Amino acid sequence: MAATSATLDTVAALAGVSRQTVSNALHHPDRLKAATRDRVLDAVRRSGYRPSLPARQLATRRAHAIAVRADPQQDGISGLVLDTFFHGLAEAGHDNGLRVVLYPAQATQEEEVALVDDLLHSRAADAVVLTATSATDERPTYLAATGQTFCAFGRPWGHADAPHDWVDVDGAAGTTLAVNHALERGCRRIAFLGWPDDGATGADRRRGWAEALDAAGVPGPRREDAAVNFAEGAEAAARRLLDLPAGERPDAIVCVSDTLAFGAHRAAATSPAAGDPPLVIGFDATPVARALGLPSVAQPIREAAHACLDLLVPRLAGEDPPARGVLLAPSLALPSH
Amino acid sequence: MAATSATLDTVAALAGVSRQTVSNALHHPDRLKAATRDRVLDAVRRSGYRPSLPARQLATRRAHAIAVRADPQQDGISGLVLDTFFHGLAEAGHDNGLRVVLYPAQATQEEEVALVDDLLHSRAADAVVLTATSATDERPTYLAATGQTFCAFGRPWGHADAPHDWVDVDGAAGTTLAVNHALERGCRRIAFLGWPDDGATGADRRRGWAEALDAAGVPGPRREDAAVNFAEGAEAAARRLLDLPAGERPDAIVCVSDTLAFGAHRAAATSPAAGDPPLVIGFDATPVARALGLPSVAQPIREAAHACLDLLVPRLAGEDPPARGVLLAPSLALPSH
DNA sequence: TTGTAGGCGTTATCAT
DNA sequence: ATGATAACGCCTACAA
Repeated sequence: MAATSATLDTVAALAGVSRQTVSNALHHPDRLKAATRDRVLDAVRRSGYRPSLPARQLATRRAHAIAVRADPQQDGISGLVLDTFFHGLAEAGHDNGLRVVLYPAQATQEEEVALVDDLLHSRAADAVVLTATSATDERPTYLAATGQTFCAFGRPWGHADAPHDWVDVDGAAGTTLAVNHALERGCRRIAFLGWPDDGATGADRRRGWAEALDAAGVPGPRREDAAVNFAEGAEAAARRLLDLPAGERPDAIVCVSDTLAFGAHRAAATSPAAGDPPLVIGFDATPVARALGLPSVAQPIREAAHACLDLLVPRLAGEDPPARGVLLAPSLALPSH
Repeated sequence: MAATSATLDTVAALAGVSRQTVSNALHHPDRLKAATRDRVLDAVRRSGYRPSLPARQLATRRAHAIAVRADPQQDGISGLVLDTFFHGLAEAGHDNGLRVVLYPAQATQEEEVALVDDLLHSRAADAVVLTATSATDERPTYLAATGQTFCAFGRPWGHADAPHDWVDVDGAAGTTLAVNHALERGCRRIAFLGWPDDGATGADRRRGWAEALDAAGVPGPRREDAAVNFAEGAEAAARRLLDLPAGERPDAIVCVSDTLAFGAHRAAATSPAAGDPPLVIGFDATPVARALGLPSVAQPIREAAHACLDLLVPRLAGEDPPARGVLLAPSLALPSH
């Protein structure tokens, strides 16, 4: 009801106690006589008192917030569904008394590192969550070197020397799921459609495909091709696979992304079918895969966000988290009909 | 270089001035003699000084932050692409010295309103950006009633009595674009596939379709059907339209969402074609429409985010923004090939 | 069990 | 052109 917001002093005056008693009533109720506590809490209610976050931050020297980058990416057909990750962070953060602040992606890594540095040093945030880390990423190196608190969504691929907290999804396990699904459906010639560059993520997913075939003891030549994340290129690459002689023509194509799966799906639909059309399996379970009715490997994004906080919360409390890194298992999203 | 972060006092000692002079050097450079100012600024550099955000917040009684809701929505096939909106807010916010804090969506509107209330009163944020407002939305009413600063992405459909700042995209203009595109492509029987409930957004988009046909003076009966945002239902509804007698069969279907467009696309592909397949046009320019090669109305999400800040920034400065509401024009995203 | 004192780092006001 | 002083609202000692 107060036009100007109530402070500890307001409440103290209202309850006829000192402001420290009010503070105790809120944070250490057991230290007060029940009668006083109730009287104080009642005054809190009536005054509409809300603790001032800035004041608390100043006194505790903690922002009680974590920062995460807002990516300008438009290409929702592939890659992280950041919406979900953001919500997971906000949710898990809220449960732990941490707010989530967004910072805009910068043009260069140097600028981004400078911005993060600023957020941390100005105590706008206590820690950072990095997304989409890669081997050529300088951000983890820098943050680790300067002793900042952070957690990466993505393994420290090329940085065994600078270990840090991380959360990732087991890509190889995902493609293994895909291969096993294809095998159960009776497929025998299971091809792989990957990315041309041998980045760590792509290599990991490819490995899951190869190992699953090894484990199943599937004979015959293994076919694979590659394309960048662009539907037309993927369609052409898939067509190369499908144009193989009848005995070698794949009856399933495991794809490294839904974008490639989309291209493969188009190729499969227009290829002169020798028998059943091949089974196309995507990666990321985006709306595109769902719309096309393709199976696709689903990453547990929400769980990843929660896992990040499971690492950061102890870290911020000065303790060591239970593990340095968390590897989450994906699942296979099957079409609904 | 300092292990413990530098404060105004640190810098002041280093430069041999008082801390107030340091503050002035940073915020009111004109009040200082050039020599002193340079000396101070140099000390700032050397000490690696970063202003403490909490301290500034406490002193200025402003959070220098805005809050926005993180939605758990999984259904990326339709609706806002929140990633883009978030990035736009973070970007525009950064340019205006405002951080963006995310709050998790709550189960009920009451809980959400309580949470927002908390953020604002605890000075974790100075204002809120509401997304996905509707006529049955109590959030604007409450926030306006309690005099909070906020901006809604979505018109105050049913709340002419409680005006507030808003930004929206002109849905009718979008479907008009779609109809005109169909006309240019030679279509004459342009149907509409909408939502069954007559919510304001859906009605607005339907109006654009009807008015464009009026303006063009297109003769003949107008066909329309409706379905909820679910591909199968949309497919059935589209099939009802396509099963009309040859002379009445639509040669174009303007859809209220990409989800419905997806269903219509499937229906068009499997319907016994009497001549060319109908032109299907979607709404929202999601990756699904792009993947299917459908034209789709694109909302200027990034611009909308910037527009929100154009309203909020003056409002937070105590001034009136140039306008109460901003209505942005969509564009038509054509398939790339 | 309760109250007092001091500090967190900044900005605003008013002297000098 | 500078500097001293007093908030801002909370928290953590330590006293009473």
